This record gives sequence, C-alpha cells and structure tokens, in this order.
Amino acid sequence: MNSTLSAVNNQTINTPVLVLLGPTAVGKTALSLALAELFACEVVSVDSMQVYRFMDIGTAKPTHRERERVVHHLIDIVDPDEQYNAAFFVRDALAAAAAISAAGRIPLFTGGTGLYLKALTEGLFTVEDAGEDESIRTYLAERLKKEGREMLFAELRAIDPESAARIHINDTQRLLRALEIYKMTGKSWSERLHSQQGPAVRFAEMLQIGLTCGRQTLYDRIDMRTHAMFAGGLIEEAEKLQKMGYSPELPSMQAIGYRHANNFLAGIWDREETIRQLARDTRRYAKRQMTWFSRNKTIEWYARDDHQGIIRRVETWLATA
RNA sequence: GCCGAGAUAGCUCAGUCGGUAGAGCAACGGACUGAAAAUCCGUGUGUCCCUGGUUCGAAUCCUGGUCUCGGCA
Repeated sequence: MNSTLSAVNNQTINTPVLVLLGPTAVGKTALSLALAELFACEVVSVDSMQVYRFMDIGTAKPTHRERERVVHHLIDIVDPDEQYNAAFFVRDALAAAAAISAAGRIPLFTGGTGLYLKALTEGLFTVEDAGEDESIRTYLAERLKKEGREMLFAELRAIDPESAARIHINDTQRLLRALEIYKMTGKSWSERLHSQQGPAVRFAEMLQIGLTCGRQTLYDRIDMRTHAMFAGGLIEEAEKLQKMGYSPELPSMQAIGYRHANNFLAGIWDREETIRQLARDTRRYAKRQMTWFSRNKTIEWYARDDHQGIIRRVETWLATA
C-alpha cells in the first residue's frame, strides 16, 4: 500500500518484534505499558480469553484508560458465543503485526496462552476445509455417547496409529479432534503434522522476554487478585453475561473465573468456597503455563520487578537488531 | 490441680492379630497443532510427639514425659 511495506514481505517480518510472556498475575500488563511507551510499540494480546467482549474483570484485561495510553490489538474482537481459536489468532495476529511493522512501530506480543504463541512462531498445519464442521462434531459427540470412547479410540488406532499412540484414551477432546480431521479431509492428524511447512510468516528479529517470580510470591499475587476480582464485580459481570443470553456451557464461559462465578450463581458454592476454588484453579493454570514456557528455550527470563534490566536489554537489542 | 480423649503426609483423618504406613483434599511433575483460562497423564512428599522398655520385629503393647482438646474444679 505504501513504501513502508518494505518492512514486511511475503514470508518475513524484518523489523523488530517483541514478545512479553509469563504466567497469569505475574505483572505482564504493567510492564507491557511501560515498554510500549518507551519503545513505540503497539500491544498484540496473546490471550485466548481477552478476545471476548464483555468479559473484562475475570480476564484481567487492561483497562480502557490503559488502552487509551497504548494501542492494543486482539482484545474485544468477538462476542462470547462466537468461535475463536488458534488459527484465527494466528491470522489476526499476523495481520496486526504486519500493519504495526509497516507503520514503523514495534509489535509487542503480550500474553500467556502457550498454544497461541507457539502457533504464531511455529505455524499450524492447514486443513483445507478450514472451518468448524458442526455436523461432524455432532456426529462424533453422539457416537461417543452411544458407543463409548473405546470404540472411537479403536477407530483412531485403525486410521492413525501414530496419533493413537500419542493421545491418551481419556483425552476426549484430542480423540474427537483427531477423528474430526480425518472425517473432514480424509487425511490423518499425523499426516498433517508430517506435511506441515512451518510458519506462514517468519519473524526475522524477535526477542522473547519471560517474566517470572518465586512460586510463593506468584501464589500470593493470585490470592490477592482473586479477592480483588470479587470486590471488583466478577459475580455481577458473570450474571450480566447470563442475562445477555450467554450460556454457561460456552467455551468462553468455561474460562477460569466465569465458571466459578456461574457455580456461585447456581448456588453450588458459597462465596468462600468460590474464592477458594477460583484461587486454586488459577494456581494450577499458572503451573500449566510454566510447563508450557519451560520448553521454549529462546525465552530470556527476568524477575518480575526487574523492569530496568528488561529495558536495558531491549535497548541493546534494538541497537543491533 | 483432677478426670477423660488425642498426637501419623501441608490439612482432615484411617491404620485389622505387632511385620517400618494410606485415603480424601491440598501440593508437585509432565503432555499439548483449529475448544488451550480447554483437555488429559503421572507422583506420596513421613523423625507415625519425645523417651526408655518388652519383642526377631513396635505407629500398634508397657514406663515416664511434652503438648492439644474436652469435662470437673
């Protein structure tokens, strides 16, 4: 569209790209704002739940005031009953990054959704059909109910023994997905994986900063944030979503915080139990995030309050990038 | 002070006839390719309050202590 597009050609974004990741509640948002203002960045959220409109408190979105200070992408882009997934994220994140780079600014990917970040940097295999084929999902879900998982798993073993060896029989979600891919396209999940080409767009200059802190510190922060969410109106927000017609069954409403609030509203848990469960599930989520990040050897880790150290690192990186 | 009950995993507790211990919750480790804040897999982490004794062998039986909780004063 204009000359600055030289920053981006078909396969590669050549200008600097920053990534800021870390477990929930570690303090990514505060640092992302500081980095964005210092280094002329726009934030691209890497968060599977902040994409949903009306879900503000439970997803700990940056506030409207914060979003006035710094441009944020991929927040509030779909309604809670709309499908969103890793492939949509890759598409949207690449588009945002290309536009930001072309404008001479720096994309700052910030978030904690491990799969999304991996999909962005390493790519996904493509499925021609691309969409969600609801009829196949319904068909498989019914067969699961009628025939049981053993039958479906035996079928997977027959058509894709490699995936059957990798997927545990109790992992219903992956079992159904593997069968769905085959039914939809006639090719197995493992065939897809083997024929995968790599990311659609490469980032020539990417610095990945990880924010971390001691386990106990993180858990204390999670406890504080849990109480703050309650005081800040988490229950009322979930109630509002229900009144808008969003079912507790929706993937978005199964997010941490919302499913807890829904149980409270249904009278299953009292306030104290809801807080306890919410804090516990958030701790477990943080642990799963750490597991995910620990495999990524390109992350440079910094203590959560070492803003000066991170800023210095970004400065030297930009000088050479 | 007296009487009674108890002390075992981070917590609540079980532990048969004496054979060095296990359940729930919590915790911890891991997987992850279009639901991912989802889904799933794995792990017991212990001075059995202390002490001395009986015994081939003690969480278990006995002695003495310490502490906790009831009740009575």
